[in-house]
Amino acid sequence: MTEIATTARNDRYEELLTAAAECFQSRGFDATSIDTVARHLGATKGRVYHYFPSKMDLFNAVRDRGMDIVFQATDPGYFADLPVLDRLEAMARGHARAMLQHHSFMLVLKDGLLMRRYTTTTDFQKESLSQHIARRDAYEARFRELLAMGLAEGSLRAGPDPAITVQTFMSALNGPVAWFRPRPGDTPEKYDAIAEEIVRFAMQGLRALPA
Amino acid sequence: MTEIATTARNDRYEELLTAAAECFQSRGFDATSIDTVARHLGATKGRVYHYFPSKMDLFNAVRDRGMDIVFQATDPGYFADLPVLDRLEAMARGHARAMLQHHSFMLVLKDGLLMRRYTTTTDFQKESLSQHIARRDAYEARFRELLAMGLAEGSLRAGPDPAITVQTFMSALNGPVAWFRPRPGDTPEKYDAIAEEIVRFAMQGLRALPA
DNA sequence: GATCAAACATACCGATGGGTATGTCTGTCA
DNA sequence: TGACAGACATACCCATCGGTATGTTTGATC
Repeated sequence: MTEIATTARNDRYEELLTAAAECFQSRGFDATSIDTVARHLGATKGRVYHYFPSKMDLFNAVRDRGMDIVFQATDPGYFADLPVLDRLEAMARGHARAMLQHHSFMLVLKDGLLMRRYTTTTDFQKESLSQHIARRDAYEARFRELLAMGLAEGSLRAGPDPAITVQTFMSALNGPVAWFRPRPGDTPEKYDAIAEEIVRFAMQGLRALPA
Repeated sequence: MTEIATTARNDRYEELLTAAAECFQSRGFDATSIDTVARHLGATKGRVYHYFPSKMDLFNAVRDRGMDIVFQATDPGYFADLPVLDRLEAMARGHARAMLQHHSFMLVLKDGLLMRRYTTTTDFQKESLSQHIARRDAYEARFRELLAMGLAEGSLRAGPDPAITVQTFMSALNGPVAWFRPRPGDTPEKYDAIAEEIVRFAMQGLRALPA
């Protein structure tokens, strides 16, 4: 997230970023042309290229912002001074809510990771991608870390390969990316209710049960 | 799946379908050109267009095949003469295994549903898409149906909106689409082990627990 | 062995879209 | 008030790609 000053310049930048997120989210990367994003703002290519040197850089900016959002949403839980199980649940809740509230960015974030670009990628782009993957790994490592602690103290359980358990856990949390569509009349309460059920499901799948 | 006779003609068709699945899976729809698919087989466009009238039809064929696969994988469980909970678990197991074994087709199946094509789509294509969505709905309805039965008899539980619970359940099952990559040395046993942990996690999230 | 169709390959067309080069307008500052 | 830079719009270039039109080879059939 970094610092976001509300200069005029920054407002324009944010406006472009949001518009790009919506376009990439609804049409996908390739099907979204620079003109598409520009028209979405009632502008032309000139405006986009004034703020971003290339389409790829624009996409990367959206993707990185998505990553900023999930980190910010889960930081409180991760750093909380609470039992492991409560920390993990707080992270899950933050993650799930972010999936709903920042749906466009989260969709771009998701297929930004799936993006195969071994073709037509400059060294600079590859660098950007590998940095992003590193952040993703660091993010997932937090969940793995808490699971390991839970396993050690016996409050949580996992399969023979805990990595698979974590992946499945996070897949459940990421679910809204695939099936959720925001509606005009949506309220924060509705989002919280959905997030709550997702968290409950995911946490129950992880909990150690008495035999 | 329909009937698959092993005529030479059919072999060529299957070969193309598999190659297309791999290309679409790794590069996405737009980034995959007809030439890409052809080169993947050491051929040229002529061969592709000899079997498929358009790129869209090729993609639809792959997507529909993916749907065939998941239906076939879960039919035994759905129609089994067993307690609801066992039927659901069998379906989950079949689904998870299909995700691993037919990974390319499953990936295409997934973003075939996400594909937004309100632009550049003929009426015929829209018809094909809506039919596909209908099949998807019918598929998900089976899971919803079994969950409802489980709720009625008290063996399963769900949130205030069971639809969300089912979506989260299926998101966990679909997880491998996002995080799994097949490796050359993979064995069926390895796939089964992964599937087993996914099934365990998902089923535990759904089970009614004694207070 | 001439015919013919299936099964491709090759050459080409036209549109789309990323990127650039250049123009234009507006506010600011000396 | 004139110079200048930021913030765009407009016009243009060219590579890519879906699709088509036209070869060419191969096997079966009479």
